[in-house]
Amino acid sequence: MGRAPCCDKDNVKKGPWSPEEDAKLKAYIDQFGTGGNWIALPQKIGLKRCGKSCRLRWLNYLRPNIKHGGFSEEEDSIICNLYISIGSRWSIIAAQLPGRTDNDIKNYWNTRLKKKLLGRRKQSSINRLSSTNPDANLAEDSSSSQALSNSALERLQLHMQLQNPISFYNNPSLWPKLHPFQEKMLLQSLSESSNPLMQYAFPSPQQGDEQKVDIYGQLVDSETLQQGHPKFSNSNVAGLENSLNAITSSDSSIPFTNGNHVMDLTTVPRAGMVEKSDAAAQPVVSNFQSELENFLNSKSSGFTAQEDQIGEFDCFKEMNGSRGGMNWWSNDFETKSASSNSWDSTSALQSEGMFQDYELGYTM
DNA sequence: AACAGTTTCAACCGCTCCTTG
DNA sequence: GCAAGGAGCGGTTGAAACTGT
Repeated sequence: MGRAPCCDKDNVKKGPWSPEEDAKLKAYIDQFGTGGNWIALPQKIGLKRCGKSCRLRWLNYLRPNIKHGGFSEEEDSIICNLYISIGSRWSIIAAQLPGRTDNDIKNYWNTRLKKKLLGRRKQSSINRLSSTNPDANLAEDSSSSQALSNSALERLQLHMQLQNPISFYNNPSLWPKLHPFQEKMLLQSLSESSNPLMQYAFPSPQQGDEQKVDIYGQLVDSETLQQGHPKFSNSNVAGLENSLNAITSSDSSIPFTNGNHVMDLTTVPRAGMVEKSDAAAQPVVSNFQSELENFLNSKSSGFTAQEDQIGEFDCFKEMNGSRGGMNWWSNDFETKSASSNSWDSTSALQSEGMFQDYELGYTM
């Protein structure tokens, strides 16, 4: 038995809001506030809308000082940086960007920023696999491609770009043990990426004579890449790395900065969605390592579907479903990496954090 | 001009967590 | 401690706008 619906779904209007509805809602909230009860609000003002719909409309469009579109590069960096560190916690990310809503950022990430940073490689990977790879019938399975587009892998890819891109992409021994299909797809995805660093690390035969472009689509040559591409050595990216180190470091005193934007990581987590009752013992944000581990262990539906088709794989037998595989990966990489223990994205956020800003962002 | 394919984004859905009685 | 109901969240959908042919 499911829970009772929050409203009478037969008697509520759905779809786009009219200017009249907007005006009613705005006028009421401006005058009386939400009254702490969104469910009852539409009845009070004679709107045939679900309370949740009113709340969403107010938070995303009607409340004052909302910005739409026109994301700056600084905002891009913040979004990217936080996504790498904490994943799709859009409300937390939104709290760091005044005037932005979680919905807006989520849409912006999914439709633009992700493509801008990771390149449009998924479809080409699938196409190429299906035309050249004997395993194409399996690889092009939608569940497989969905598994590869998992946010954990996106974050891995972005993370490595910022941390130590050349050495990581150039050294397969540093990579995690992937399922053969996953590894194959990851390799092809990386080699086909429009990102110059990946192209440098994995020059594609088809692309060998092509000029390389940076993440902003500007031309860049190999020498520049070896010496350090300006885009990756300017203060903006330095700020990003600094931020990443801060957010992943156990030393929460390191300021979380991005350029001249300094984020407050010294406040207490907000009570509510993020801080659980036993928050002191649990990471507030997902642990990237465990997320990746879950992905690799493929309890997800995506890989289960493949297992139905092709059975169990030796690599997973070897891993024996234990944490060993990922421990090898994380520990080994940590010792080899010159940078911080960047896999643990939890500590800074857990102990202190950006959650006060988050709270402020949602305080009306 | 017409059509198809792609992208964008507002809105909805269903879930989890919190609060309250 | 438990259950009910509300708030808030992330994922997804689908219509509109845009772009390419």
